[in-house]
Amino acid sequence: MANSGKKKATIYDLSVLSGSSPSTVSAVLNGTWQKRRIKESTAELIRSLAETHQYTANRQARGLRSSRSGLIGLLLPIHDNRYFSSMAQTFEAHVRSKGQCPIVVSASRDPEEERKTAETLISYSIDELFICGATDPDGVHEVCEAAGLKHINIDLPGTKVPSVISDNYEGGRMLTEAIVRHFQPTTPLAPDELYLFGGRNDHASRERIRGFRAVKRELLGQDPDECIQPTGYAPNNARLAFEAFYEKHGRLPRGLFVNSSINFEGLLRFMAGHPHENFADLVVGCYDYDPFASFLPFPVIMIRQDVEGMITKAFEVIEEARPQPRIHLIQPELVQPRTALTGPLDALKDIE
Amino acid sequence: MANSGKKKATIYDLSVLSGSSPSTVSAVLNGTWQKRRIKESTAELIRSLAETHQYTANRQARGLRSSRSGLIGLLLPIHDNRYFSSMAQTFEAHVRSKGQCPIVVSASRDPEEERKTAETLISYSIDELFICGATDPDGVHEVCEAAGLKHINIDLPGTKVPSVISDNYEGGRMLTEAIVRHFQPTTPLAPDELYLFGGRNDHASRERIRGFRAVKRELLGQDPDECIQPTGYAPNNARLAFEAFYEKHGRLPRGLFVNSSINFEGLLRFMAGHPHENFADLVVGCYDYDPFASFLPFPVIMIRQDVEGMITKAFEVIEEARPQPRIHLIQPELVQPRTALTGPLDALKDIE
DNA sequence: CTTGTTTGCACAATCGATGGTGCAAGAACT
DNA sequence: AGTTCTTGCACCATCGATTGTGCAAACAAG
Repeated sequence: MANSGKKKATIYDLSVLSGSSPSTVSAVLNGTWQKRRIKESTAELIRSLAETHQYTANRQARGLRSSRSGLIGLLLPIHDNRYFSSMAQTFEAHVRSKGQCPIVVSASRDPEEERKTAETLISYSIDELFICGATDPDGVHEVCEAAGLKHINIDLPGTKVPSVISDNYEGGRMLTEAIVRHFQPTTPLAPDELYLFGGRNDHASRERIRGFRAVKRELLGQDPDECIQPTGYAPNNARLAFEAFYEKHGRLPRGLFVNSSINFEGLLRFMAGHPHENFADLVVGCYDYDPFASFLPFPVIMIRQDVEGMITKAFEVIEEARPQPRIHLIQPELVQPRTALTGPLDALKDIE
Repeated sequence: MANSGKKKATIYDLSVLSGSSPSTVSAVLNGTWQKRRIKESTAELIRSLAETHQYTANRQARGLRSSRSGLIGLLLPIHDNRYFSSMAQTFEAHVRSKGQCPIVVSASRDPEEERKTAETLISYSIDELFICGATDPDGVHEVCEAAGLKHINIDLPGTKVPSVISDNYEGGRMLTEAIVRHFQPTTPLAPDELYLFGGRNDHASRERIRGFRAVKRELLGQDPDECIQPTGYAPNNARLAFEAFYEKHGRLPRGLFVNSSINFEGLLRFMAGHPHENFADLVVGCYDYDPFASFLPFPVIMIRQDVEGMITKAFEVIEEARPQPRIHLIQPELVQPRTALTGPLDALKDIE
């Protein structure tokens, strides 16, 4: 290796080598050289030196001076989930295409953690922050605001800056209706045979529940309170709720509206503990899309949120001069059982 | 908001407010003040000022001076996959617990992209880089080496620095054997009834294939070449391979070894296109674990790679003084059908 | 040949934090 | 009282890039 172990070249090194001043080198390499009336030949020389010495700018220095970093942050609740990881995947592609560097961090749905994580990102002088699925978006807002950082909410709305979220009410309606209709031709559901499990007291869950209840009232006439079981997002809590129901009724409800794929994992854990049940008449609606879940042995109707649409919209809105703190709704999509959709991965080339 | 719109406080601001010098403020706030024999009362004053003015250090400035950033990078092929996203989740927890900031970026399995991404991370003066599932680990190595950056390979090995990977040979053997045994009590497989689909010419695929073939020879006596179908990782290419087989033989093989959950998605796409097949006698082994896949209507035996173990080991090895470029094998785990395992998410608290 | 103009670049301050060095004031010791 | 430590901090260069300003040389105009 030619350059092995040596420190990275700086504009000062190139300055000596080229006989020009550091500021000239800097101007040439960051593209402002025309404005500074640097001769083409000088620029050419410096560029070739930069090339052979593998020069790359030190971004910390650049960022310090310009108080920008080229970093764009995405604050996520968790990574380990198809919805949020496809959010990360899509976000990354958008950021890259703007020539910037994505930095994706999760904060475990913990408001304190969310604020601390935002603080940390700010201390790196990130240029923008996308706050996705935050438990306390307005708390994060305070932190960003104090630092003069542009930010926007995704997935869960805040009240201080614009939010781009799924139309959870409409999605909740669609999914509930699809479950009900699935039974109608043969063995229509009674109101107390359709339960909603999972979610907590966040905007998304509330809206989905609102849609769920509205459709139940419209199509089934009634909407008993006990059919709403918000268990939080932890799989094990969801499992316990299913166990409790099973304990009490000797079976699961025929119709299940599961609030998220994470809660759905709780249902799987329940099922693993009841290997001899066959769940033959079960229909599950899940507010999230996962290709494997779509092929389970009982009908699974899913909602796919339009991640690409949300990210695209969020980038549009965040660039606006005076963005109003309104909520932008993005329509989700109903996915019938046994459907394998393409995702962000399909955009990648697969070299062999 | 008290401080709204104002710039962030610096040590110079606190210096003026406290009547001390900037270096004193710096020493107090970065913990080196005892070494500098700063009076407890001075330190106390500065600390309280920092508190009320919400001071946080500018990491770009600190990083510039100290040529460290507090950032630890993870280079991933993709986000949108349970294996890699749990890698991100686990990595993040480890980095956080060391008081540093994780930065997770994907490079789409593209060698050129991998090197460029590493360059970018280096320009932010990251302190360490974990190279996970890279197509060309040694290419990334060159880049890191030239910058004097500590790095390590995960999931796919390189030859220049240590690598922590799954024992893919053993895993391949376990999975193959489990598939074979699943049929043995009743309708034993013939050698040409057990196919391997997916993967490409990388170390992991080669080892898995080696294990697959060895077990086939041991248990089934033969190991025909045509039973190996490396399709790359793209779901659609895998789908096409299944289509082709189906076209030719009028059915799928009874036993399938699918190289990864991404390839498994290709199988789902195939199935979506053949809604009237019931795949009743199909047994799938998948070299990856996904809870939903585990509950599909046919037996799915899975391998769960020990992500936590790999990350832990990688952190151990990277801290070593003179790490040798050897390969550390981590044992994966066989997962029987209809098993819902806990994951990194279960470590999180779920508020409300 | 003198007086503008333009060209092409160098100089130096700056971003915020760090850490080596120096030095005054007080304490301890002879 | 004079000398030597110790305490407690201030000063300043430094990391690498950016950017406003200044200025000599080349050139054009009169």
